Amino acid sequence: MPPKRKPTIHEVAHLARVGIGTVSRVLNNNAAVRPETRARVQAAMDSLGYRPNPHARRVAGGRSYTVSVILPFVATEFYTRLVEGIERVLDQERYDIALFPLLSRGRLERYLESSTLAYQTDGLIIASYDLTELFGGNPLPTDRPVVFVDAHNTHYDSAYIDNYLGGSLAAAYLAPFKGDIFAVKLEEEIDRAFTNTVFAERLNGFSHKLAGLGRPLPESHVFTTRFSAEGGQLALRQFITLKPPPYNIFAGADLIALGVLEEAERQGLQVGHEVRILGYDGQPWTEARGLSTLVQPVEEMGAEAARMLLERIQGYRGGARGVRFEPTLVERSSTKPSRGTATLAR
Amino acid sequence: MPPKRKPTIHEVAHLARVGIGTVSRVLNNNAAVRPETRARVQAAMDSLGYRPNPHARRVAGGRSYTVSVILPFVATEFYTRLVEGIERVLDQERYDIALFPLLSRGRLERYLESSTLAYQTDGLIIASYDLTELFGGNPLPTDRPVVFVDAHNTHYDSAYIDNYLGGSLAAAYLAPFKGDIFAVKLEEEIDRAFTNTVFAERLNGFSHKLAGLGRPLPESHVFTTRFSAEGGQLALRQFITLKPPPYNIFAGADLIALGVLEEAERQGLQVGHEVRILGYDGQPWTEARGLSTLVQPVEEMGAEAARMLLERIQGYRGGARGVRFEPTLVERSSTKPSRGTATLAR
DNA sequence: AGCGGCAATGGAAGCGCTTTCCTGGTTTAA
DNA sequence: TTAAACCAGGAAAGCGCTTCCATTGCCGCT
Repeated sequence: MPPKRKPTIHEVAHLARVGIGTVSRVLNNNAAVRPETRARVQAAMDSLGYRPNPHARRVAGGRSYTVSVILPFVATEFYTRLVEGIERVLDQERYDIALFPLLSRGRLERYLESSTLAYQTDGLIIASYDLTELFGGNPLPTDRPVVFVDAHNTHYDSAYIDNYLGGSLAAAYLAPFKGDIFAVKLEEEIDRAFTNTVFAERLNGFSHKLAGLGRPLPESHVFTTRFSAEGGQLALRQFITLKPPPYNIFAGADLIALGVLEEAERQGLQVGHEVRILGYDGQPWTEARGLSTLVQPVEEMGAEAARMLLERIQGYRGGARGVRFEPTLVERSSTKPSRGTATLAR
Repeated sequence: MPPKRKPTIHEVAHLARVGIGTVSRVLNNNAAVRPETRARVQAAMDSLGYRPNPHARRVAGGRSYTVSVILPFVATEFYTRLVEGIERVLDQERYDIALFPLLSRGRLERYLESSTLAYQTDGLIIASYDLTELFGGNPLPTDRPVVFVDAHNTHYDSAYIDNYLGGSLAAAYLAPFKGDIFAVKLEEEIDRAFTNTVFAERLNGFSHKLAGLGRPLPESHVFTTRFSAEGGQLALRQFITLKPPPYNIFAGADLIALGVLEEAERQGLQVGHEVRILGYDGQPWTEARGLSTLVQPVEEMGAEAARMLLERIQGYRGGARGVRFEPTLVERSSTKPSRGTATLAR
């Protein structure tokens, strides 16, 4: 049995009784091809098991059909979802993704100069980094289009979630409850070489809104800690030394909220009554845990970033665009008496 | 300023006053080119800042110039070094690496069927996996050449380190000391979906050699635990309940040895006298800690695997080859009185 | 001197695509 | 009815390389 060569565009064209140009047009699904012809070509491809050779495509097209995504690290729920959103859009245009978990600062500079950029990148998506932080506010040393995601930026297109708004929503939601209001503040340095202002903004929105509602958040009601469940435990222990129940706690992140939740249970406090806990991030496990949280449209944000980048790659030249996404508050049993749950259980 | 196109092979050829064929030959540094000509071409490339377009190369050459490396995970000293060794060899032939941290079993099957394999892989290097485990002993469902590394295999080429020998070396080294001999045994399941026999073989070598020396290792002197520094601590605590000092301990891995070491210090036992500890792996930090260990030629092993794979890719058809590497015992203060150190300190 | 052989090199063909150009047929407008 | 406009799709010209084949000059041998 001969090793059976991969079918090429020519075989497809022949089988479908069209020219190779038409096959190519079908592949790039943009040009005008009569639906009937398109179907015939599609059928031919399927029956041959045809897969276009990406390298040939890159040579002929003069571009890489690859975009680079620069992010702090990958192994988190947030970045996984973000990349999925990006992928969804890019796949449609048959673009590839090259992932660059930055981990350390110097890496970016080296990368931008490397030959990878020269042949592997039609555009960049940069996640969660501030331009100021990256290059002291100067434009990036690249001629490729750039889109920021999970960070607002005035020089480049950006897609971001309004964390300040999220904080306000949280404030407006918690304010009416009786009992004092507390918050957990997170250190900005998540990882060496990666500081982030996300948490600070959430808290800003929270305390400003609270002040606007006539219930300013006292310094003493804010507990500062690292990003870990343990931090939440410590926070709750601190709060109970200050006041008797009930407590209304804005945790700023689901992981922190989880710590608060666990500690509350350990302390024998009734969650939903004596302690109300509001997380942030909309992690998948929050549902099972009954944790109220702010859900973020992360995939959508990624998809939008990818869309904007594709437009830039295809030649769009307008000024910097910013697309804002809004978080949504999801109310669960951690902020309301378990009556709701009981009803569900029927 | 026009966007300055990338120089191509033609510009280089023109500048060097040679044909494009010659430039290509220089790039692939295998064909016969007169040294003088080669130098002229090199100079031309440098002055133009020429970088060959990898995609064009792949199309013209009809291969991907990429090999896939399949491994359990990457973020360890061992795999980092292994990949470095592979890279070193592959770079010379201007091959790329595609890394596939497997993490879960099903992933391999999906990957082997995906279109990535079709266009991104001239060959596979599989690290630390047993074929039996992967596909029930059946040959892999791929027509690409395959080389195993850090695992012996009879169907395919393989490069591996002789762990049994390492264990014997350890035994031969520890046997003459006075005091009983102990060992730590590691669970084989490091990670779900990834069992490994490395530790078992080290211990086999150790106990067989010991028996051969007339000092069999009693069951009770072997402590079984997980792969973590804590495991070492537990082991030592166990041993001191059995016998008075001195102890001669084969930890089986540096991380375990570290735990033993720390616990020994905490217990006030004199390391090098009352407790002798021998690690395994040759981690970089062992030197600073004065930990005796078995150093493994990991890069060399990776390089050899890459070399064998390249030969296969270039058409070599012989039977499965196995290249064995040997660990080396490095003696440091953890297994000998600190006299040596004192001397060094002078 | 004449020849085969070989080392070094130029250049054309071709890899599998994209893209441009152009044709022939069809529609629209006058 | 005719010209202008338009559309689908075929053919051909590349994209930047590798590879093969042909050519050249040079050597040693008879």
